Amino acid sequence: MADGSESDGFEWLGERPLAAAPRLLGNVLEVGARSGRIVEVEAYEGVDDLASHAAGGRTARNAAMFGRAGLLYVYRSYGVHWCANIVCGTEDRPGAVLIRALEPLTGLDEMWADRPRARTVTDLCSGPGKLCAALGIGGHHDGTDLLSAESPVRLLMAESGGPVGPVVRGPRVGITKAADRPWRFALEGNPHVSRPRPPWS
DNA sequence: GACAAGATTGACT
DNA sequence: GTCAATCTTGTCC
Repeated sequence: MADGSESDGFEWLGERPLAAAPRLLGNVLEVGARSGRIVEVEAYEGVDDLASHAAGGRTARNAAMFGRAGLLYVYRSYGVHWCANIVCGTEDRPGAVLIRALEPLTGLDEMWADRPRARTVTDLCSGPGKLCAALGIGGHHDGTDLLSAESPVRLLMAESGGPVGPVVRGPRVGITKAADRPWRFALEGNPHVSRPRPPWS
């Protein structure tokens, strides 16, 4: 990306995760023929955020989080599910934005094939583990450059250039440390958002 | 080498 | 609404 041709429009990924998170809403994540619009995210800062994987310093697992903005950080949750993050910030100040929910756009048939238990379209990608399964994202994608046209996983700019409609904010989900920080963002009223659903205070 | 914790999900009551 | 499944990573001895 030295020429900047692939990152045009995503320069703000170099900002703090808290600033970049709401701007990711509405943009598109693409894996092969499958793609989905990002409708829910959570921001995780670096060493200052106890809930962040980067809080304990750099390890083999979270190395991608300490890379440059625009990389994909994938980790396994509860030994069962994969969760996908988009690395934000700078290498001096690591951080990432967890993708919690997508609105399926293309490749629905392949998503259903990988998530046979999903009952409805809104159940396909309404959770971090679900969307990784639906898109086929796994540990082998850790460290992938989302802004390169060559990558198997790509982040695409929405036609609108960002979120359409109001964005709602609430506390993060499923964590025990720093759980009070309202760093979860979602598109208001979108049926693909994971539980617990808005309205949030 | 052993142990505890975890950014979840799905099945069951 | 409640609870078990599952396994990798990091920490401690």
